[in-house]
Amino acid sequence: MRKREGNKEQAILDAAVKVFAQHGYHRAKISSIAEHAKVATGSIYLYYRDKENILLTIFDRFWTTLTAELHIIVKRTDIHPTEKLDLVIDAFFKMFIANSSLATVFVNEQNHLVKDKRSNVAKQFENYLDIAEEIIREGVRKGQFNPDIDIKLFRHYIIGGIRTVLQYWAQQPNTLSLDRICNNVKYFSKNGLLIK
Amino acid sequence: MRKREGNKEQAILDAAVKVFAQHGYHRAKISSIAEHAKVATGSIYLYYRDKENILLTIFDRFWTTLTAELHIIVKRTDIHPTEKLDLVIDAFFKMFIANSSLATVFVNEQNHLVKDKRSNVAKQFENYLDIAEEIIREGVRKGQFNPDIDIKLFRHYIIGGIRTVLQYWAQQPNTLSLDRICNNVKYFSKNGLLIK
DNA sequence: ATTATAATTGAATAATGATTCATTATTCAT
DNA sequence: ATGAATAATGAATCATTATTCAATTATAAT
Repeated sequence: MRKREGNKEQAILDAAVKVFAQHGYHRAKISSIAEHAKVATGSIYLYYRDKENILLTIFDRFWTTLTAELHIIVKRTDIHPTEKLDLVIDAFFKMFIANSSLATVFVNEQNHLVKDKRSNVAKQFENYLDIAEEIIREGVRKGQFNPDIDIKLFRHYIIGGIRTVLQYWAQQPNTLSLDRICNNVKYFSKNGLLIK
Repeated sequence: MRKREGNKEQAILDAAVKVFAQHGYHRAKISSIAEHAKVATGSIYLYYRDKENILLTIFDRFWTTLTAELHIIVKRTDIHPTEKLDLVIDAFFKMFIANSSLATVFVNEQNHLVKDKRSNVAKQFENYLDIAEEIIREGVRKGQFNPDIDIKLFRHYIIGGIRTVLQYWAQQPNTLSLDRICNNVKYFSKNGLLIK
C-alpha cells in the first residue's frame, strides 16, 4: 500500500479559503486552488466530490466550531445575559483573528449557501441563531434587554453588522485592530448611537 | 428607418434583477434574462456590452438615486441629526418596497462589485457613506450622538445590519412588513438592546 | 410601392474551466 | 527485493454559456 503523505485534505481547504477570498467562489479555479495547495488539479477530487463540496466543508467546520462554543456560553449561570452577549461576539471575532481570508469567504459566500434551505449550512446557521436567541430572551426575562424589539430581526441585524465590519477589516487586516472592532460592535449592539 | 419598439433597455434591466435575485449573478443565464424580458438572446447585446455591464447598470442607478436623496436630507437645517438618520434609513428601505428582488441582488452582489476598487460602484458607495457620515458627525457635534464610537465602523455596521434584515425580508416579502423592519432598524441603531 | 436604414433574431461559435481517467509514482507487507 | 495496492498526476474531455453575426423583419422617408 501507499500512505497519504502530509495532510492534503487540510492543505486544500486552506488554499481554497485563500483563493475563494481573493476571487470569490465562482471565479475561483480548481487549478488555482491545487496550485496553492501544492497538489495536482486532479488530486483535489480524491478529497472532495466537487468544487461546491470544498466550500461546504469550510462552512461546515466553521459553524460546528462556533456552535459548540455558543452552547457553552449559553449554559453558564455565573454571568448576566449582557456578558454572555459579549462573549458570543468575542467568540465570533476570534474565528477570524488568525485568518482574515476566512472572514471574506464568510461574508461573501454564506448567503448563497444559506439560500439552499436543504443545505446543512442553512440548518447549522438557523440552529446557531436559535441558540443565540436564547440569550436575548433571557435578557428580556430578566429585565435587562428591551422587550419591544423584534428578536428575530435583531439577531439578523447584528449578524449582518458584524459581517460587514469584518469585511471592512479583512480588506486591511494589518492596519485595523480586530479587538477595537469587536469592542465597538459590543457597544453598538447594546447602546446604539444616542447618548443616554 | 426602424424605431425601437417599447423600452427594451428597461425591460432587460427589470428581468435581470429578477433572474440575478433568483440564481445569483454567476448562475444567471443571459438566455434566461432574455426570456424574461421577452427579447431574443442576442438583443441583450444591443443594449449592454456584456453580462457584467447589466449588473453594473443596476447598481449605478441604485446608488445614483439614493445619493441624490441623501444629499437633500443632509442639507436640511429644519430637523435634528436624529431625524435625519431616520429619513436616511427610510429612503434606503423605500428603494426595496416595490421590488424585493432588488433587495436580494443588492445583498448578494454589492460586495463583489465594491471589491474592484476601480469600479464606479465602489466609488459611488464610498461617496454615499462619506455623505452619510456627515450626519453622524453633526450629531456628535451637537451632543446628541456618542462621540466615542468609531464612525467609520458604525456606518459599515448599520449598512451591514440593514442588508441582512433586507435579505431576511426578501425571502418572504409578503408575510413581513418592511415598515416594521424599518422601525426596528431605526430603534436598534439609536438605542441598542439595553434598557436605559 | 420602393428603398434605405436600423432593430431584432437565434443558431453557430468560442471560451472557459470543472471533472475524468489513463498513466506513473510511492509505500509497505512479504 | 518484489509486487500488490493505493496515491498522485495533469493532459484530455466534456459541459456549460457568454458572445457573435448572418439573416430577417419592421419602420419611415421618398
